[in-house]
Amino acid sequence: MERLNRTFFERAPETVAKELLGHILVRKTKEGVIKGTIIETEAYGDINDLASHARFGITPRNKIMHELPGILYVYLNYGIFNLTNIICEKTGKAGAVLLRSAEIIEGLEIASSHLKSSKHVKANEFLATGPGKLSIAFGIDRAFNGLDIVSSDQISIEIPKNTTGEFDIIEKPRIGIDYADKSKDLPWRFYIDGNQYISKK
DNA sequence: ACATGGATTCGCT
DNA sequence: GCGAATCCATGTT
Repeated sequence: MERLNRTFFERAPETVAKELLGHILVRKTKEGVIKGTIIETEAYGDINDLASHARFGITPRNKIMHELPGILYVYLNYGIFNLTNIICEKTGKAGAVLLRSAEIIEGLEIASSHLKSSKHVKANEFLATGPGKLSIAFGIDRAFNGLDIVSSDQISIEIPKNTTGEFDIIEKPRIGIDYADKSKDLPWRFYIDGNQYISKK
């Protein structure tokens, strides 16, 4: 399979978020390879997006959102979960895509063992459904912050060989950002229509 | 130095 | 539908 390159991520987050659907997240661990089809994403913008960490301008935490497109932004949410994002836009302009849900298609047992050793999630058949669970299932923590998904040998995104997999894309407001005032209704959550691995209805 | 609250998930009411 | 778990980035004093 061919992996996504820098150019893919060097665009607006809402474009990247939409186009990532159906691509394959590949994670190489010591135990083996985990692969999953990306089912759901959200886009986060720059200082003008009141739901984005970039809304405060450049701070120590969100500095990375202004850096190289294709690197990972992983942060701790609610003191409990690591959330996985990929940086978008040209260097200097903030933007990121949150990976919210995936359907695991390879390495089910490894992903399952990750969930079982985690205190706050249930290890059911929906291993990577929801951004917190996705990060656990794929073994992504804050040590991955700044890692380059374009060149890393631990993690990559690949273009599926079978391009016959057509699907409809649903665009909806983002989850869990009611505080975001005028930005909260932006249709920047994207998911594959009818797919059962959606984080929320 | 302190107070606030969150890009979640699960279990109980 | 609601609240707890749990911690650190950010804004305020």
